[in-house]
Amino acid sequence: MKVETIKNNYEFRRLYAKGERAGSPRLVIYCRRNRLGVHRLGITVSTKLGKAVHRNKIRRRLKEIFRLNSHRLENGWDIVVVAKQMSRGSDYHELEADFLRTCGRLGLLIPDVSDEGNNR
RNA sequence: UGAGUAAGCCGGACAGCCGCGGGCACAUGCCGAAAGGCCGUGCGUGAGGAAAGUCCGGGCUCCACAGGGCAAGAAUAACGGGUAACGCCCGCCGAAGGCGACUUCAGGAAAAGUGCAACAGAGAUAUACCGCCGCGAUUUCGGAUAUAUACCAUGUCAACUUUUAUGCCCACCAUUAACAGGGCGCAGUGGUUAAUCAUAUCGUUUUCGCGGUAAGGGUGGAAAGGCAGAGGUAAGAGCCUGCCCGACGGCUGGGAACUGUCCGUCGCUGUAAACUCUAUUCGGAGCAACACCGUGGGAGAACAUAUAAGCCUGCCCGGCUGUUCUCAGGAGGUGGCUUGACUCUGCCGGCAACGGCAGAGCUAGAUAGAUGGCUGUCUAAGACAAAAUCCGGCUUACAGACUUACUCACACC
RNA sequence: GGAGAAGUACCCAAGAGGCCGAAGGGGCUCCCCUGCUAAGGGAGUAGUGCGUGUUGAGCGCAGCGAGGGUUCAAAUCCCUCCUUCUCCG
Repeated sequence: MKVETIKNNYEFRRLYAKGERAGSPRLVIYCRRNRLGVHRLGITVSTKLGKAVHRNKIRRRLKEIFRLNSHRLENGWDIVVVAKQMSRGSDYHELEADFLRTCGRLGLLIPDVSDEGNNR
């Protein structure tokens, strides 16, 4: 399935202002319930993290993580992932672990599936 | 073998699974009157040598002028060629660097004119402060020479005489005369100058003036071509001679810049990345350009007007709310948008950059922005780095791998 | 993506080829004033990196975002980079 993305700047601003927030060494995640029945993803990678090649790589890894793990998330949320300086040198697995831990702190994971994931 | 120089090329590959953008084909399903859209399946395709910086040149679009010239402003700068064009490229010349292969150079004009050159230094675009030399004055000399003087020696006889010089003093003798000693002095001759004085000449020295000179002078980035000369001069000086360097003109060679064991003339500070002059080129802005569709709202015109209803507002006046057309347009969308000064192969021309001909091919086109994840193999996969209107260059960043040609050193044959 | 502007001390900044060995203001340090503080007055602050030298001063080189170039000489002129800021739908 296709990943719905957040495109407009005012939607990002609304999430930063009113959304729930949780952080990790590599990521900060903002989330807010929407009425569309699907989840939407927004990714922010600032210029401080590197030049265009490295920023694109981080953005694509985060998008892939979201795509592969979206079945474990509850529906109907807007999620914005902000990459921090630490995520520059980290690979896919480190980012995925951070993402799942942070989503768990926000209560976004479906409990059964997340338990399965932890046991794995 | 080692150390280099130049040019070129690559800059991960392969296999499996999941996933993304564009294209083509298909048809089950859903929406729609249709065009078509959504979802799906299959095939094929999908970032760079710099995509970067935005430093130049063009295509394209709009605005201005719709013809030419001048001025202003900007850019470029040996010469010849290439190119659509360029500040790019090739060849070649000159200069600098390197043993060499080779590299680097904004490399026109300073003798058209203007400006600037701090400090230092005698003096900075032409000088005369010191110095050297000549002339005039002044001054020093325990410098020289000559004369006079001084001193010493000799001599002081004779003759001559209008110049005191057979003169003066002392002693002796003696008051007549003769003989005869010493000293001083004069003239002449010879010598000395240790001390002193004068004059003249020469030298030397102090100061001043007039003139000559550009050899020398702790400066400076630069001091008026450089070196040598028992050439020359009062002292000097390219003033002269020989050699060297440079500029200009002629001649030779070359298509030209330029060149040379040639000839002649000359010896000019540097700076134009200061103004300037000469030659050549340039209208401005940029795909967030621009064109089209266009919601809500806005402006204008026409029609409708029931004196209907509602609202501002309780009443009067006034305004708004309707329909159609036009205008400008900012949400959003479509085009611009990828077939092009294109790529590959072969032949021909050219030293080369490049050009010509023939054949074959189509190779990203997104719009918050598509290339990611996992596993395995290749010994190892680690650099710089992501198209956004498109081309030609330049500049900057870059782990490593490879090819070709050439240079130097050493060893061997 | 495109078009521009600016970088000088801790901060704001002047300086537009030579006397710059860097003006001025704020801030900071010390002193005076006051019973104490504030305000005010005075002095200092490119003393920062290296070298040399030292009781202390001093002297030389580098240094105006970085690196090259032109010039006898560069904060200033030219080129290339870096950083920051502004504007364009």
